[in-house]
Amino acid sequence: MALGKFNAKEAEARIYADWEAAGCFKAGANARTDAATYCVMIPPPNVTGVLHMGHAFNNTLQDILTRWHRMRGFDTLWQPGTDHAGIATQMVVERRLAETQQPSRTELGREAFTQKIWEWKAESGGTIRDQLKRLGASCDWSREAFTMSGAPGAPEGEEGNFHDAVIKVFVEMFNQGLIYRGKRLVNWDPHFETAISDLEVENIEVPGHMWHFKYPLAGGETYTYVEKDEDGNVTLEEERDYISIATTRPETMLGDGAVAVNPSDERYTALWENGKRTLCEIPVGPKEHRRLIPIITDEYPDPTFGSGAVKITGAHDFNDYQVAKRGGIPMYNLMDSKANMRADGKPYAEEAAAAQAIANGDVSLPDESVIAAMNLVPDDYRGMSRENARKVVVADITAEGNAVMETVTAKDEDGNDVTETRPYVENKPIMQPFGDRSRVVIEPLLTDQWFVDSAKIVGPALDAVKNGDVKILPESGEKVYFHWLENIEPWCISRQLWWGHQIPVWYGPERNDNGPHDYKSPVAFCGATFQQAAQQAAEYYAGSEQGYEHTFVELKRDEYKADWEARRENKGWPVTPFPENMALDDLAIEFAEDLVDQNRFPKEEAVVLYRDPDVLDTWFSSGLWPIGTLGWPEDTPELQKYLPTSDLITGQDILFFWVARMMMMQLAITDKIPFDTVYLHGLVRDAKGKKMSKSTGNVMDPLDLIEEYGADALRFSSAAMASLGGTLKLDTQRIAGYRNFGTKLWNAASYGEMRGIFDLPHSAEVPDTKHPLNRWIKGELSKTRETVDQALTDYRFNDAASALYAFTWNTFCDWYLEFTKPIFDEGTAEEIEETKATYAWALDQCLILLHPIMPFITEELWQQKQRSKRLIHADWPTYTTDLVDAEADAELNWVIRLIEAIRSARAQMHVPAGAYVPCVVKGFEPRAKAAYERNKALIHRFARLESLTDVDDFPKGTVALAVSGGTFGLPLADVIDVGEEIARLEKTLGKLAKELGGLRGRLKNPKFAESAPAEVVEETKANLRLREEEESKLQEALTRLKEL
RNA sequence: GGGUGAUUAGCUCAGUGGUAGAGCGCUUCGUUCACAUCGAAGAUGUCAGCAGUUCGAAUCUGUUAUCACCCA
Repeated sequence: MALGKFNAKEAEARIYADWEAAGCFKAGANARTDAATYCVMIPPPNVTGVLHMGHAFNNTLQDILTRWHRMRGFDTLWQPGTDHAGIATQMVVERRLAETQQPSRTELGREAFTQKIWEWKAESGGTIRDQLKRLGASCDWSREAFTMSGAPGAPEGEEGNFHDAVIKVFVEMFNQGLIYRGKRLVNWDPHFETAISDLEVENIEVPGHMWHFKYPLAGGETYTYVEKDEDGNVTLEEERDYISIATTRPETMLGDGAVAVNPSDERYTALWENGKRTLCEIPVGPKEHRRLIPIITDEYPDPTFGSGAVKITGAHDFNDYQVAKRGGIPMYNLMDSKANMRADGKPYAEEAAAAQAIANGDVSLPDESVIAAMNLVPDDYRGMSRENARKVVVADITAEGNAVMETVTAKDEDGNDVTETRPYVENKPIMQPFGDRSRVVIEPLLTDQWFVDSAKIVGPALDAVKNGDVKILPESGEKVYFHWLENIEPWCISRQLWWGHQIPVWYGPERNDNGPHDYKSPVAFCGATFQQAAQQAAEYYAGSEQGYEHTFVELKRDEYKADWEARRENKGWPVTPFPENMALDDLAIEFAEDLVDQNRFPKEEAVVLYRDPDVLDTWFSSGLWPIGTLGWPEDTPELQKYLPTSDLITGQDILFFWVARMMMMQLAITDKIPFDTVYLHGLVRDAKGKKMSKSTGNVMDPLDLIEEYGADALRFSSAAMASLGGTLKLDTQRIAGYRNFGTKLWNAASYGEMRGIFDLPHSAEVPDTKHPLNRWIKGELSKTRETVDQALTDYRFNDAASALYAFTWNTFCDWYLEFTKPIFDEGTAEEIEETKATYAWALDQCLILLHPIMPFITEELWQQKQRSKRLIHADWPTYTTDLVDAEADAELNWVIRLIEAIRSARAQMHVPAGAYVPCVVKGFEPRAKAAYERNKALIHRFARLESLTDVDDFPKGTVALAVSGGTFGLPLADVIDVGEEIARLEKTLGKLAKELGGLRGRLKNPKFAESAPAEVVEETKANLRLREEEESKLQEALTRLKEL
């Protein structure tokens, strides 16, 4: 019976199903008693995700390590799961609602919408899991986790407690003062209308413009403006009544709070020295309400850049924000959540007057919330998009003559010089921030957000890596890690989304002991549940009662809205629509009054609390992945057993997003490191090194590749590419090569099957061997086993892959398999038995050692024979290079070298491939002769020798071979082309001479003998002797040839 | 601007002090029973440039150039 062909598609599905049904992936499967544990946490893919090459690569490495440990008897857990991916998922489901003409998110309301997402997850959330299975990932699927499991509204089957963990951590961090809320400048995504973190912003260089405008000085004041060159010579001196500023964002001028210059910039000293306070005019908006702003000094402006003067718009630029904070400059917010120019607030005239009073110093700087409420967008501009506002602002300023002009000379149609004066606008590339999900331009916006005070928890995360408790590979990753953590910024964790863990904070009115509490100044109460928050609230208000007890009522917007009309009808009030856009604090007031109207509580007793509508950044929950998936906050056996986890395999692109945050959060919460080792790999690119992207059309779909080449080939490619710190360029030709490798292995088994090895009973024992060939292959295997184990220990997947590839193909198939042919064909019964047993064993070893990388084809071959265990649970071998038999090793290597030399000479002499030729030897050394006698059959067969004869002198026209153990030659007088052979020998001699020169030169240098280690000197000497011997043989042959 | 890395055969990449390798591609030859998804033989390199350390440098140091990625 022949093995037939390997049908990857059919076999992979069948084998995977069998492994899974038999529970082969379960935590602890195949563990020895008292085994050490080994645990890998999958980097949870987005629940919306589909498998891309990065996943395929990343999960292959995890699977290799997992399978390797499992076979070695470790108590192994590969923990799978998915991430709820707030923005991405909300986006997907919203789009789907639109596509299927269903009510939109806002029409559905929060609760109904999140139900839709859960429904969506039930339907399509398993896509990536099924794709990982196709890859062969041996995760314990029975433990599949989800970062939103157990959240309110989670359906049946999603009852995990990840949500509890997230909420508990928030509450604890809040109580420890590690989380705070504040009005800060954040990256605002106008498409999703949510804040995002620094890391979710991509800065991309795009073509932009730099406009130059004049800000006229107040009251027509003037100063002498002087420009000098490098040598201090005056190049320009003029009297100016304005200060010139440059900007890429003219529309934000409306919110300017000041103009800043560097104190070292002598051009402007006159404007501020001796305590002088100069005001200048923002040259835009209705002329009668022009705002005047102060000229201040700050280190931020660069005197060598442009005019050296910078407008300060604290609410719309991160640098300006810092300057404004330092200088007490008001920050005026100009835009709404869609990044359109604000249309709320009082008429411009009033707002501008109020702002002017602040700039003049007539009033002290008001509270930030008062400033935030002011709308300094002129009435004409209100409601415009930021892009339109920019155009209008530029046009208005230019029309009024406040643009800096330049004079250019150009040729007109007739070739005459025409001089033209036009606004000075530089075209230059600018870095613009884009949302990594929405792809729209991110707007810095002043909003109230929650932050993790990262700086407070960064210490232990830094220490753990510094003191080696956690290792990051490659080492360069540690440097990057340190650099980021040492310059850590607060982490904005609130998102204005609905899909996610809602922040466990409820707001109530500010306590007032002399009247009604103040809903317009909300106070935060943090607790895992409303009851706990209410408990906090009770303590806060305690003592403020005037003889009565507070009752806390939660305002739930959706319910209140649903109730709204009926409520008003019942009361006989006019039925007005629910105020959709009313802020929650105002709604709370409304609700509180409603409660009183319903006579549910006396007015003073009811305190309305409402929950913060925001959800947490997805990475806040993924930061808890290791403990959350193991059952924390409950003290589970899995936590005890598997924490800290062993290896974290992930892309270097999420070192900050995820790895650093897991370190910070877990150390802050549990004081324990999340994992021992982090293995970082790069992005998978195409064959030319380009990022794979849909727009360039170079995306390779791993599922297509699996379809075409099989999962094993794709996996082997991944392993072979995975050098530490290496680049990952994926070439389909290479995958095809590893597919061929699988076929090669299959055929080697097929050969064995033909020779009857599958009829032998299974044995894991290293066979006893007498024959040098069999002794030799045992030694070669032991070397490979050691190399593979060392390589995997060092996370050098490519070394493991290439060692296995070379052994299987070049040693096992090319030589061992070939050499067994003469034995099987004409050996003694004893030799045949021994060789069958050795072949069977050696093939098994190939299957075992290759299994972590190529699980499917190896399992399929393994099961061709009756076995007590599946290959996935086979025992990983432990034999060592003690199996190397020096004599057999030397003998086989000599045989191989002899065959190679003869083949090479034959090919170059154009001896027909099929022809058998005679061979002669002079001075045949006894050891070599004995080796020859023992291996005569195979030497003759593979070198195609007709005979080997001892001679005293070579016949004329003999081609000399450079082999040790005697002087070998092929008497080929009749076929030899003398000229060609002379050329061949001279070329070889030329190479030798070069090598000899190097060797002699080194040995002649006395310092070499002095400084180099003895073994290196010995090696060099031995090498020289060998080369000299070779040279003399060839030289002699050459002389004789020339005599012809 | 700051950081991290890269530059080795035609291509894609290994190679962290002892004189350079793999796969693919290329050339020549080969259908006798493991395999044409194959076999045999072969060609191909100032290891980016310069300077240094060393008996010895692709490898360590400095520097220049070019490229990539990350952060501003």
